[in-house]
Amino acid sequence: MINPKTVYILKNLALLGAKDDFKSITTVELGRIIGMSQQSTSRWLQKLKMMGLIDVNKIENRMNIKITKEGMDILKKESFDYRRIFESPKYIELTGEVITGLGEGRYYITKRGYYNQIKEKLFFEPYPGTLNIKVYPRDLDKVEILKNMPGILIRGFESKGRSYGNVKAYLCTINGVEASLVIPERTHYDDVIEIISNKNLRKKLKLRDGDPVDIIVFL
Amino acid sequence: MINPKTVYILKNLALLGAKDDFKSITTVELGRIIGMSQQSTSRWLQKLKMMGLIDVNKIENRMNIKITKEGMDILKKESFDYRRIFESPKYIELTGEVITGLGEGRYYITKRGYYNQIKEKLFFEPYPGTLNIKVYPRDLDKVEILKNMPGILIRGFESKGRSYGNVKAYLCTINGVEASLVIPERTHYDDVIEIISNKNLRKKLKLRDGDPVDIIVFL
DNA sequence: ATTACTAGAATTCGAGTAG
DNA sequence: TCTACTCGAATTCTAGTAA
Repeated sequence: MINPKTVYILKNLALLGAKDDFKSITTVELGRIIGMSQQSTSRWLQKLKMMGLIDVNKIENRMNIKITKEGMDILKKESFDYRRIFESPKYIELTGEVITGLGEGRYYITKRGYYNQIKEKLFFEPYPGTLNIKVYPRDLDKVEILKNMPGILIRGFESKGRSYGNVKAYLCTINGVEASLVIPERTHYDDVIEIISNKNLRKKLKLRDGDPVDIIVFL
Repeated sequence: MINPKTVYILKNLALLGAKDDFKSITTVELGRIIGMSQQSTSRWLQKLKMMGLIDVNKIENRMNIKITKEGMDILKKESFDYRRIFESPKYIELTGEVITGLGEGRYYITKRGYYNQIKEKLFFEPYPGTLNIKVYPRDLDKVEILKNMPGILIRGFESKGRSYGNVKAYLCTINGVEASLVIPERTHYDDVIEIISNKNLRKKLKLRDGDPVDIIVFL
């Protein structure tokens, strides 16, 4: 673990302009900025220099400081972390294994109300059946995130006195093949997701129960 | 000064997904990730909770952690710092005050070699004269940055056995009015910058020596 | 003015361990 | 298992001060 205070001081030096060029500053000034005593600041500069993270030249009682490539690499990694935190992901990868569902998928997908919308909004004529995937526990968090994403809305409808609920769909690939992931608004399971496609995915991907699959969901 | 370790732990919690939802984790697991003992991790979680940066619920010997708004605010500020470091700025703001120059500007600007290039590259016919601004000390660092930026090159030339040097120009506004900032390649002063425009800026902006001005230089 | 050493204070750590 | 307490060790701080 790289000392967080090391990163903190490097970051402040970068903000002061010690990134591209030598920055002239005293340990008192720098200390005031980073909230430390002159003495501690002095010691930390020595430490950072020793670690090869900054170049320091003392010129007439002032410190000329420039962050080295190694130092900037640390800041870049840090910057990347924050981008990961704040930039919404472009896709979510899920892993799981094939299971046999209750055959409900086949029933629903052939309903006109759903079928026509799938053609219209997902741009394919769905094969009558769904591939059920039990998501591995390590990826269940991602399923939760997914459920909170807008997705493509397949509206519910009423037919013969029965009501069919909304379904959210997402474009995805399963083992590299294009398909769609569908999540009923009122779902029974937390760890089972359903994939639909214009083809019989079990056949096309030669899948049997228990086979691991890799799903990339595009947001 | 906010403790860098506080930020460090918050960041790691965010990366683990404690940003939008409660993340279930043990102090041993988290400790391994952040490189600390179980004991220290436990103590830090208490500390962060006390500071109002995270919500923690202990459920069956596991910690359910979610970063609060206050905690996310810290991470946002941090993220912003890194953007400042790695994203090149779109403009630089300088403040200073009007002074009377040596009248050299008027001499140079009327030289055909410069005049024609200004018309061509800056898109205006320059008023014969420059407005001299003495930049306040607090912004001198920015002037240095500016001098290292490419800018628009006004080439030097030779005329009647005398050589005129290159000049770099930048589009800018001075007190909101469009103008150009010019910096001779071989400049005499470090804290004086010159502004040119198609109008007499002193008249147009009603400026007198000592008046403060705000200059935004576009890069 | 500075920087930076020394020394004691303050903080933070992990090992041991109770619940 | 787990969390979290105590306590001595290790680290890091600042104040004083030399150069």
